[in-house]
Amino acid sequence: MKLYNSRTRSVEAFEPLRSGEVRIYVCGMTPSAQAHLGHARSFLFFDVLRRYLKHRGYRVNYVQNVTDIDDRSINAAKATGGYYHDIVDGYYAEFKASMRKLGVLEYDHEPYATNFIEPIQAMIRELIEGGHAYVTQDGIYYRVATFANYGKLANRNIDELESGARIEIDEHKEDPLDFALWKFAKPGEPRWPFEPYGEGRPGWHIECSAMSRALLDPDGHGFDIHGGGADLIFPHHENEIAQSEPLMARPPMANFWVHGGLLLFENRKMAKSIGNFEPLSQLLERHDPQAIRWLFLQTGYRKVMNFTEDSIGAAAIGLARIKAAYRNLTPATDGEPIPSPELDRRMEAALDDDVNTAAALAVLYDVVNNSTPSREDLAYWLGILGVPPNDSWLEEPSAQLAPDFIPKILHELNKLGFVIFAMPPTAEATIEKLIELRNEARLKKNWSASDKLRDALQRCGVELKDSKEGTTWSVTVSP
RNA sequence: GGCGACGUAGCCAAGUGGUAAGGCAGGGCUCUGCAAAAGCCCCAUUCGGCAGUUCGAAUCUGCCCGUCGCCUCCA
Repeated sequence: MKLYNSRTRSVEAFEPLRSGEVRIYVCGMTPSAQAHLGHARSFLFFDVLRRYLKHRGYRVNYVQNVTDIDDRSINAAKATGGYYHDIVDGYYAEFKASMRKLGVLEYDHEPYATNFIEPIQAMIRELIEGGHAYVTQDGIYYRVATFANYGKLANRNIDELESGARIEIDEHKEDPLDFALWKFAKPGEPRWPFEPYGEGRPGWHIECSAMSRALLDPDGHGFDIHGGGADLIFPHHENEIAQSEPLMARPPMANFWVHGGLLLFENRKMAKSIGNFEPLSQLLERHDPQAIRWLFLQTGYRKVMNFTEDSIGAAAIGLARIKAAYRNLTPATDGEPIPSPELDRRMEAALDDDVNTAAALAVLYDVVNNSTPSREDLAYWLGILGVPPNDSWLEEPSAQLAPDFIPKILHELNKLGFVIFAMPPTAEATIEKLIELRNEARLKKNWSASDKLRDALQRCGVELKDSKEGTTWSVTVSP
């Protein structure tokens, strides 16, 4: 398959470094605030990539870290008097619940930065020994000038970066570009001992270098894919490379660097830092998680995407068509290969092309419109995309009857002047009774009465369908 | 100021040299007493603008216009 590599800025044939195994490290959450849809887009993409690599026959070792120590959670703890890690745990639990709803596979490793203090410190020591880091009065810093390739990933040169006015000025640093590997603790801050330098906590970038090395690449020969949102390219991933590669036997740190396009909300970046977002958990209460995934699958993963509320509705309707087709398909016969060669060929052609999920969806629509794959065949590919059919797909779309259905329908019938004797006790039986009455009217060709009954039910959220087999009802689905 | 991405139908969007996928919306039809549901069909002579390269350009080059992102914590 082909995959876009940010490191070379081109689409390249993907081959794992070790035969049969793909090692992926994706920069995960900093749970010091709620996750938003932008996070979901990024992690949903890597979920599809994993699933597809597995389809391709690779063993996938997927690591997604948790930055469970950062300034914001510490400050939040200071402000509320709480314990910083309780804040982190709360947000992370919420994030994980959302990921489960979205059908994201469990990660193979889910390392917390604070569980890797030792490897982080070992790495900092090596960097100091190699002259790549130095100690100041408030922390230990990486000496950017010692790494010749600094800026290569982000396509920036050091002079340009230096001339930018937006770099923080710190009199203790040798160079404005130098960044913290270790921050000495101020009173009341969480701290870990680090002899002989001083108690403190790791900087943000070092954890990814140390944890990817510990979990994926102890030999220093590099791993396959390092991923994250496009906003991480600079400085985060640039700094990771600077930290890792001088210590490696055989750079580069990652063979492929893969970055997901950012999600915009009202044409501005969706980010907690500027408050331009809605919490993911809240959005998931309003929308079908599979529809959200479907929406993202319709757009190339590297493209900037502007999110609108309407777009989820359109995606949900499109998905509903696939669901309807799935319902109408027949199960595979014995011995029928899953996936079938034809669909396999077409889907792989789409997904081999830098995970072109939009083209893959077009294949599915085309297949469903023009042929009759087996249910399992369609389900297989929906599964690769992370939208596996579940039992509810086999049912007509349904919603819950309003709790006040009986009083509402009685009121409607009253207005129309219907008098019903012996009204059944449950809503369901009431509906059946009214269908019976309506069908009696229809037999007598009393269309006006029958339509009034149907309309009354419609106003109470119940939709009738007449077919040759009789009349069925369902609760109106509001998308 | 530097670096980069994007601009394709009413909306979303695939397509990076060979003559415009797909979805939503819209229109028509089948079925039906009428509906609903489902299905079928139609829906860009054209890809932000202007030049250029080419037998051939949405795709390559140049300039211009517009939107956004990164350069600071960020998926």
